[in-house]
Amino acid sequence: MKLDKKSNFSEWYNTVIREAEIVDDRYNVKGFVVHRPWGMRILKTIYRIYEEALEEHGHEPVLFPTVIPEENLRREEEHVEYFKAEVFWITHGADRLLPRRLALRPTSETAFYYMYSYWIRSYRDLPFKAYQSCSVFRYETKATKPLLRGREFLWIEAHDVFSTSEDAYRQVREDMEIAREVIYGKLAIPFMFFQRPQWDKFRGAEYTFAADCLMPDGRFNQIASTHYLGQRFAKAFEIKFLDRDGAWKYPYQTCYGPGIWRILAALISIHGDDHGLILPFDVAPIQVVIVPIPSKDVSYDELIKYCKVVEDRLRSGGVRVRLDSDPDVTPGAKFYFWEFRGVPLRAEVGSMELKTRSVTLCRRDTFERVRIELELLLDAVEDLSRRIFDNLRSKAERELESRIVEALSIEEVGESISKGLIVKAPFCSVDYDGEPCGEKLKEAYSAEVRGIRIDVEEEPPDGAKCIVCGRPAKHYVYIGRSY
RNA sequence: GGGGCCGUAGUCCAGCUAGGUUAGGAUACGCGGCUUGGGCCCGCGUGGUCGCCGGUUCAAAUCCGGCCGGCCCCA
Repeated sequence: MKLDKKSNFSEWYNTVIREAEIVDDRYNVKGFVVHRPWGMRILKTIYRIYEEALEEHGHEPVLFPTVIPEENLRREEEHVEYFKAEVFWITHGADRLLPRRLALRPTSETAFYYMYSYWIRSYRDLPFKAYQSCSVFRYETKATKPLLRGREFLWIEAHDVFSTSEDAYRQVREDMEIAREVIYGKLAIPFMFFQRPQWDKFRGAEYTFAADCLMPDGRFNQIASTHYLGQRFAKAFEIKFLDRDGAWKYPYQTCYGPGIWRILAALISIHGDDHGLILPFDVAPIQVVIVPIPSKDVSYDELIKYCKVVEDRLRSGGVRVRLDSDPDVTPGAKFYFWEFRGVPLRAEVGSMELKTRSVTLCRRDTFERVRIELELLLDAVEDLSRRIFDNLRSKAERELESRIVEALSIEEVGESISKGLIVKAPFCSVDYDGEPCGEKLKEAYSAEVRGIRIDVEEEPPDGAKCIVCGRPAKHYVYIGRSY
């Protein structure tokens, strides 16, 4: 199998997700895929890490119904205007037309907030922070892609309620921090956090903020977004609380959507190479695979016995380990198999290791081999797992940085975009008055204005002009193609 | 939303232009043997409603239409 991630990313991606048994997209409904065990175990781990982080930051788990009645969706005008074009409707029970049709949730604001109006009475109920892990449904008419754009996809949504606007904005900052802890801190995926242009915000929100990482073909992948909702939904759903001062008030809300599917897509695509997946230690379903190397100068039984000693040693140290003792498959075939699935460390055990009570460890990211005495194995595994993580993350960071270029004219934007780069450029406005300039970039280069960085301070120099209209530039924005 | 390409065994593909033997190969899978420090080799074997529905025809994987599904480019 020949794979070439650099020159043909799309083919690489399609091959890898199928051959590594992440998902099977042969299910016979467009845009719906089957999650296979190897992919599901990675997904569950990402979920677990993210859920733990949310709970540490004060969120409680809940689970809402998959269906939302039409009247809920219609409560917030801007929200329904946008989503009505991509809602799946349940219209029948058996062969009888339902008296009111039910939406398969495209997102759950209008389910949560219907209930929040019951639950929230007093300032003592606030802040109220809840999340659910679930799938949502959107009727995409074309161009579905596994883990990136589906008609059903997996995510987490958190819905928080506060008594003041300041608290709500503080939550937006916390959402960014949680993303950093999990996505950057555990999965080694570097990303940028933006305030989205007003014309590209979540419909029903006052402001939208989002994390974008960069895929190998130079396109942005939005892996999480968080929205400052202000009081719009509170007013639409009559969520009110009695404050200390005795007055009834509308609370301020935020919602947060880490896209677990898209995070997995990023994990696969950013770290993987022409041998397949490369998984960071924390999310690898198997962290160390032991491959016995049989030979004539050692009995197979004796070799396997020693492999089991190695296995026990690792397992008791908390390592997710697998001994691949199938006698009918050659070691070379096992090497390729587990490499493709991204297992970060391989322990090779043959007659040499048996004689010297040692293990040869091979890194998935660099293929470097090192021989370790059995007594030092656990320390070595821990050390190497950290090195692999650091290497993956710094490689990904260098890649991201090397792809950002500045442009001072619209022609330079087009040139860079076509080379798979993302562009930082002075821009007039991310408020509605900048939309025509955004439209021009989209028409000319199918590139989008992703917004202004809020994770770093950036200001264009005095006198800088918008690269599209020439008006004074208020911001640096980032421009690129996206999924 | 517009355009292009494609659908034959689990997978990749040949056959279709010019309709006519029992639809063929590689790989994978099963059994036996031999090997084993990077996808071993040899032998035997299993595996197909040719995406679906209809039409043309004495005869359709092959020609025609519709549908379903997939990929790519553009908006």
